[in-house]
Amino acid sequence: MRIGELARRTGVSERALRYYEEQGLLRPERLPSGYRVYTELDVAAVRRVRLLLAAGLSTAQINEALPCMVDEDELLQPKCSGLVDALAAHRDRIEEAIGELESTRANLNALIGRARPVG
Amino acid sequence: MRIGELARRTGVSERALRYYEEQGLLRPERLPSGYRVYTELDVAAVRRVRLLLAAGLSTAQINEALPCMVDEDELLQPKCSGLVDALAAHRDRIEEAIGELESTRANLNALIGRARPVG
DNA sequence: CTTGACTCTCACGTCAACGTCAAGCTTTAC
DNA sequence: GTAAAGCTTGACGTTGACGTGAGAGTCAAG
Repeated sequence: MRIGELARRTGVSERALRYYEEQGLLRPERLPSGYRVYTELDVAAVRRVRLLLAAGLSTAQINEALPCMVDEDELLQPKCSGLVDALAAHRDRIEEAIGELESTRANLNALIGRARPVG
Repeated sequence: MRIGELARRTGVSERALRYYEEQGLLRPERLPSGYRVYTELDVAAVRRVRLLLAAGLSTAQINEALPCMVDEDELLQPKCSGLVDALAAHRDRIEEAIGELESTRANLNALIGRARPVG
């Protein structure tokens, strides 16, 4: 398929898809005309990219992460574990922030008296 | 204390502290000279700001979050719960990313055969 | 009262992840 | 074969969270 269809199927703009290629996250074939040609695999690849972007990774980090997420064997273990660790650290920071907010909310609930259950 | 000391004590640059004020996250007093004067409370406030920034919130979101984290009563409940929800959603996205990476890692471990335990 | 450390307010620079034209090929439809 | 739709490569604009001086006032010490 070409860039327009991939954009529609992934919900990602053409500009973003070209940007991902520029960053080495996608490597589409080219027609003699210069048109980019993508495969079904690229649909999944774009989904992964968006997932990792949403999780807070940079394109550079994703560049290291993507090889880890392809179901092929090439022994790219070591990099992978580092990435999982980094993500886990990120998650921990978020957990901490949530914890502080929740405890403060609990304090407020207590102070206010007729504490609303949760929502 | 003045800005230099607060910067040293929090590990945050003076530029950042002025920026936080510009965004309404800090409201230091001023000396007749114009010098900013901070209190001990501001040390904790800066810590909270950094925590939330690290968790992925924008200064605008933090502006809504900070009132929730002050241990005073003023019934600012409703905003709070929305924020906790937003943070939780963010965390969930990260959990998802971690999950995918971990399962792929497991797959690779299986493929490679002599699977290294965890690290 | 002068030096040096500290602080002030502009104001432009940066980096990432795109948005948004512009100008010009290519492919598809009729 | 021509118009519309789709694609190409630039290249400049944008937003957020600051970095980095510039030029000038202020405060503590000798």
